[in-house]
Amino acid sequence: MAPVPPQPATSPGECSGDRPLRRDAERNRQRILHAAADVFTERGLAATLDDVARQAGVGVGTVYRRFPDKEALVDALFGQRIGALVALGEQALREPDEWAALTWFLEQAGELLAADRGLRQMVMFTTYGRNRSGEARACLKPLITRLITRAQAAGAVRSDLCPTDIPMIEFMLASVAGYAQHTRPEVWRRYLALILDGLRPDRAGTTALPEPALNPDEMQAAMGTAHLGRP
Amino acid sequence: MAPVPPQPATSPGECSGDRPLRRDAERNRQRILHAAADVFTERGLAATLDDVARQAGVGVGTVYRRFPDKEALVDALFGQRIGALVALGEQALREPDEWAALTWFLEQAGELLAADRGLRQMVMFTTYGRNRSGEARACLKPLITRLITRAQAAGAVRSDLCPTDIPMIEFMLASVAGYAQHTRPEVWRRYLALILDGLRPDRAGTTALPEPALNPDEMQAAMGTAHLGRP
Amino acid sequence: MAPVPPQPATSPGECSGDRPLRRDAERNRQRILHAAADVFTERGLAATLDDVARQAGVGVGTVYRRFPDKEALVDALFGQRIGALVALGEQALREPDEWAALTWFLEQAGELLAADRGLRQMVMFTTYGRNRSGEARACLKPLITRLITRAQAAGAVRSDLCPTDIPMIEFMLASVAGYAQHTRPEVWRRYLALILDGLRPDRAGTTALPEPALNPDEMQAAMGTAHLGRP
Amino acid sequence: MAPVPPQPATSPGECSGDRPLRRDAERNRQRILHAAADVFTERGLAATLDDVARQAGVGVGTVYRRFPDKEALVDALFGQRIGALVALGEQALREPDEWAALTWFLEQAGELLAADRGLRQMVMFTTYGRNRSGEARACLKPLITRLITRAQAAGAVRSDLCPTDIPMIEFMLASVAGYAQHTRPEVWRRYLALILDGLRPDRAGTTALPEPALNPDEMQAAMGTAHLGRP
DNA sequence: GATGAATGAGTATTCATTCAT
DNA sequence: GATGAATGAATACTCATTCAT
Repeated sequence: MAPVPPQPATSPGECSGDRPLRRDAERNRQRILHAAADVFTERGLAATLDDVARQAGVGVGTVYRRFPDKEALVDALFGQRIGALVALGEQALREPDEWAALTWFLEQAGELLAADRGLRQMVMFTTYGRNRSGEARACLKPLITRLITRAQAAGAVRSDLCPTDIPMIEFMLASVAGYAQHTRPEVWRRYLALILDGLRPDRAGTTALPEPALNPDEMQAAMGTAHLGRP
Repeated sequence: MAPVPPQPATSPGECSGDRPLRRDAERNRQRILHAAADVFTERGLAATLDDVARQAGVGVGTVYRRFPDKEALVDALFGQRIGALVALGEQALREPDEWAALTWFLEQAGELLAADRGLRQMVMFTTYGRNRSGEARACLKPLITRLITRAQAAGAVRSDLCPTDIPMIEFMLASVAGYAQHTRPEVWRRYLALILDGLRPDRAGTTALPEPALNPDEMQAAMGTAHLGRP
Repeated sequence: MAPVPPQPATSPGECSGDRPLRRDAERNRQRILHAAADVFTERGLAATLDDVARQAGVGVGTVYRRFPDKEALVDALFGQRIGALVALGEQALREPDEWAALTWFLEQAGELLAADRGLRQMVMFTTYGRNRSGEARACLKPLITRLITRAQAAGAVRSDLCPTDIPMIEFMLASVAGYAQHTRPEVWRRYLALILDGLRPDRAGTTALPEPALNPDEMQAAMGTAHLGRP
Repeated sequence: MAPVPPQPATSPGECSGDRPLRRDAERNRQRILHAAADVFTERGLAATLDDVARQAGVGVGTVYRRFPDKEALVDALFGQRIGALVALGEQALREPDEWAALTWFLEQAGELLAADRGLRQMVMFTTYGRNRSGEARACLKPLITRLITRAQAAGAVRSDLCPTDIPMIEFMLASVAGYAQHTRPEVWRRYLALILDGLRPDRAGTTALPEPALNPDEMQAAMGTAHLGRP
């Protein structure tokens, strides 16, 4: 399967339609987004908006003109990354082997998370990230559902696996990746493998999952309430 | 197996022996620790030491007299909780069924984490928590090792599972628990079950783990470098 | 000899050239510097930056935007005053009588110190004042050297007097001026006169100085280590 | 001339008579005074009373029982040192050469100051030191007066030198000693020599001193108002 | 529109002094 | 009397956000 650029052409809304910004305004928007990606990747979400502005080569004021506040910027960034996941999902669905498709997707998403500290924090805490670009997520959900259903139909995956389990698994990998980022940045693959073994289709020794997965509404709610510390 | 109180006999120094504080000082120390547990559980580690002091009904100065800085307080709290885990581990080892012992331990530890947001943060980031009560941890490690070796000897667990995998699994559960704390606080059990299925002994469909587990030194190092965002 | 304004043309960088600040920023910078001069003159270096800000009629943040920390502000102030000394030194060199030139310079410098408690503290302690505007100092040194060499060549001053003796003498006068600031603010002139008598050229009754003067490196080092009390 | 121990048996008041403390209380008082001397010498007056107490091997409470507040402790210490000066003065008066007596005294006093950072601060600032042990000073004054009068009668010293000039000269030396304490701790001797040359009896080239010396009342007042920074 | 200057509430920490044990 | 625990006002510095230029 061909490699995929980390952030493919993910303009504001790929599914929906936003009225476009003036040419230069859009250029600034992108500069800020790139700068934010760099800065947050390196220093985490605690990085200052002044840092982002400096990296982008614009004034803070400009950042605030483009994004109402820090959370909005984080949201936008998150949306971009979800966009990348969407691309990944689409690519995965072109893989004929259903199990391989699923694992490839999980692995690619893991790599995305492992490489980006800011993204890990976005994914793991909702301090920042008010609405979390529900839009982009809306594009992603059906892809994941298809990935799973297909694999279940093929008997490649346990039948009680649900779509929302996928982001949850990514959360878990993100936590591992963050923890070992400076000591063994690849160790998250070990735990992905462990979890994949747990995803294998029902057989002797497979236990029924004691709790239902989050339904989409709960998932949405969880994303809006999880937070790290700041009130 | 009998239930266990969340924080069993966890006097100032778990394994070691400290010279006792004056009666009233010790009382205040406990008040502060309890207050910190409350406050951190509710608002996370970002809570102020002034908050802790207010909650404890003492002045900030008193907190600083007892704990040289915020990290030290967090450490002490963490030590307490590790103490609870030690007790859990000991109790687990009294269970004759090797698999049940391991799962029971993982579940209990998960409950501890699920109930305490501050603890989750302590476990997941090492920004705060300098040495992380190495002492108490030292008590815990052999217990976990025994739990695993025993289960492997009985053929109840995959043979490539390593001791450091256990805390890593807990990290993952903690991340899930945190994420869903307000929507479905128990959903972490679903992922524990999934992972447990992945821990089952080698059989058809079990994949070799692609990365070795952290060795104890790496684990130690990871604990010292993981962080959330503050520079 | 004509009187001299206390702080002559002392724009942001004395000898060097900094890119200019925005109009309003520069205005505020000056306000802060003036406020700092007032506050430090009155209450000494122990005054709070909040005090300075209040006096300047700006927020603390503004002070911190202009000067990275308290030391930097003190440095800037110190640089300004050294700038005044430079002007004094240049003026002194225009005086044909070599002895008069030297004494006039010492006296003017003494007046500067006598009038400004904050400056006395800056001069006497290096707790605050990291680099002490080495730049402006660098401008001052050759002037002092010339003043002395000239006077020595004319036989107006003892031949073992060294350039670093001049700041030391000022330190001593500053200590006197501070001590008597509220009772007899002019009494430092008495001790200047005493010292000047000691500077007179070699004659019967002049003793060889038992210790060499600090060389420039030692002077530099002394400025970096002298301190008042804070660790 | 024989050397002199730095702090000779200088119990609370040598001239006056205080009602004695209980034996053990007096012992504690001395322990505290010694500890304070050590601590202040090393870290300056900014040292904590807790530090002093720890060094003395007593609780802070005990320090406060013996000395109403930090200033009082500093005062007492200052009194002790003045006591040492008194001893020095008495010894100096036994020297038949009037000029040698004076210089020896100034040099000894300089050594005392050079060796003790805390003392320098006490002498140079009156932040701490409310009454400055007027008592012990009262003992010192006549000695200094005698030293000077004698030397003037012998024509060894300029006739306009006054008793209060002596402490002022010491202040100046203290400032130098403090400044160079880590780079050239002995350089103050250079400036003492310079000043001594200025003290030599009237001759060609001696200027009349432009300001009268402080009179004793002014001296007293200066001691009570000079201060460093804390309001 | 863009800029970056200004703002000020918020945080961890210290230390002289008081007071319960 | 001695001890050391408790107190809390004070201080330097940060950063998200607003607004004048």
